[in-house]
Amino acid sequence: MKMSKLFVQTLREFPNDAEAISHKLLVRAGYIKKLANGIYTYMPLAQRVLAKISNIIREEMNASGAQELLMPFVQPAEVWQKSGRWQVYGKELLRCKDRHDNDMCLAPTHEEVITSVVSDTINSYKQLPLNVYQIQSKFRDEIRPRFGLLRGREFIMKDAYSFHTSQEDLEREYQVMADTYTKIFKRCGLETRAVQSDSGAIGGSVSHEYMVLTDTAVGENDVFYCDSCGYSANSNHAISILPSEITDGGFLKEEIVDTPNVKTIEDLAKFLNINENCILKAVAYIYDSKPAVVMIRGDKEVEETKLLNALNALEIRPMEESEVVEYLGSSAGFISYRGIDKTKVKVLFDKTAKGMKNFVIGANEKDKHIVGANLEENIDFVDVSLVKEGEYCSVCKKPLKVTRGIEVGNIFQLGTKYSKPMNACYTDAEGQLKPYIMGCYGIGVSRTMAAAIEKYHDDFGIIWPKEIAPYHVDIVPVNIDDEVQSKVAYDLYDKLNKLGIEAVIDDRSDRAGVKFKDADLIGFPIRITVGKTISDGLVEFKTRNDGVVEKITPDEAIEKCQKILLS
RNA sequence: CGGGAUGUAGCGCAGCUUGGUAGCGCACCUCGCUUGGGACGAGGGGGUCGCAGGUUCGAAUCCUGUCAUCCCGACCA
Repeated sequence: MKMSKLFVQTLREFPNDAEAISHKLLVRAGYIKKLANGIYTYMPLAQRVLAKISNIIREEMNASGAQELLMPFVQPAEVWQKSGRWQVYGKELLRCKDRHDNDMCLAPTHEEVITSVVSDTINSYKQLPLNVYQIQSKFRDEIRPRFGLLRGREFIMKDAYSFHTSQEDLEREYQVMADTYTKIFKRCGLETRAVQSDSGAIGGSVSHEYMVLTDTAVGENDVFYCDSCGYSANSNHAISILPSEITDGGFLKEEIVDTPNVKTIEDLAKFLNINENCILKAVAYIYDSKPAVVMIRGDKEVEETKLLNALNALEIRPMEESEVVEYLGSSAGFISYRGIDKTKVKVLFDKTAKGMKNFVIGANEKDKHIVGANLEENIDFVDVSLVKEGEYCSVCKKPLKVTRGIEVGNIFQLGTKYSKPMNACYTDAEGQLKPYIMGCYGIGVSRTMAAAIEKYHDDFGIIWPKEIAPYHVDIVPVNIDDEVQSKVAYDLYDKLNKLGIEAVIDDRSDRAGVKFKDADLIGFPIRITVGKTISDGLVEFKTRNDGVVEKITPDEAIEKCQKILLS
């Protein structure tokens, strides 16, 4: 490719509306153009990167025995009504009507369609197991799209779905996919960690997310992990053992005390001269339009995804102050589980409340708390608390660590979540109709591209792993009008391309500085500069990742390209 | 959906307080000159000033409404 012909425009400045470094660099280096919020055009450079990631995915998925197909992006409401998700998916599902006034939607995922297709096609246990996948655009009308390709509304995803006759066979395939995913990301130049996670709107029981761990980036997920046994989990799923602490408030007698205007846990602890972990706080929520109160130790926070699951709810939000008065008959800051009508308000006790003694709770009355309280017997505890760094691994009891991660893939064991309601069945050896046991496996292709940039960049631009770089080599004749430089550069260009090495020649008449800046910004793994040293028969060979510069002959440069790119 | 900010040329911005022919830098086009880290000179093209009302002889500027974008929160791959 001649740089003069490449459909790209690099910008001298970062865009104003970007926050994440991958977003800034993708725009500035001319990879993407925004059309609307969370909706981007992938320019030729980006398309090449996406194609490389997709090809790696294809090779590995095919090698695992999966088959590629392609499903519709616009889907009728019918299949979504069958699975029950038309009602529960919410606003993230972009709905519209066709000319006949039929309800339609843009696909955010494809469980419904694939279940319907397989149900029509696979009738016998002899045809199972089956694993099919596609690489395609998805649309999710996110509340707040941001960070460019890290959280777009339209994005490219590889989604695979597997069908089985038994849980054991699903687990076997799940492991095959887990291994395949590790290989795929490794080939993309990305180290990932598989972490246990909540399965969210997709549903199912067991699931893992593949995280690119980034300490600096805007990755939105906290990942807790244990160096000792390898346990790792998303914060919405992590389980910990609390360090042993004294959670005895020391109040020997239960009594009501005046706590005028003491609303926060911090103030209350100071006021009573106790630690926050000797207070049992109440956090009020509205879930699916109903009230709930979570009792949790004062120094801990509620993890809302865990709570969502514990309540088996579709949505939750914190209670507003007026609702606290309405539902709990008390003012915020002084509520407790006592004195609440439990037939009307759901009350949950987090496991962090277990073992607390002679503690402090609200008195359900303004400016009053109860000290020296103790829990009644026979309380069921749930785990809805956010893990903190320094708590201990629930597997091996060593300290947990935390890091930030970008989720680039996930795998789910769905079971019969979709096949049952959709009545998607096969006939088993005994002639019985059985619902398929299903798994599903996603990779965010466009997000993987962004994640690679989050991981690999410097002040000058992108540093692509060679496996997914849009081109391998950028040949820069310092002065294209210089006959010798031009000839050597074009000669290199032809030879490299003949060897299957993807080369760009910067044939623009701009000054060298412009070409160097663009080369760094776009992120070619190798740059070969043909300049004044050509009088000695030498070119300059520079690798983007380590910045090492060597002066070698053009033939040596070709050899070196091969060596680097094949390694 | 709450809080904050911003909408002026492809990108980055000034002008608005105090209403009077819409500007600057980059990018783009032409000519000259230059060619190892985003040169220089001269000339040129491009904008219903987010949109809709209103006030006014006259609105980018003042008023009202509305839409969009970004940040924080809620929420989420």
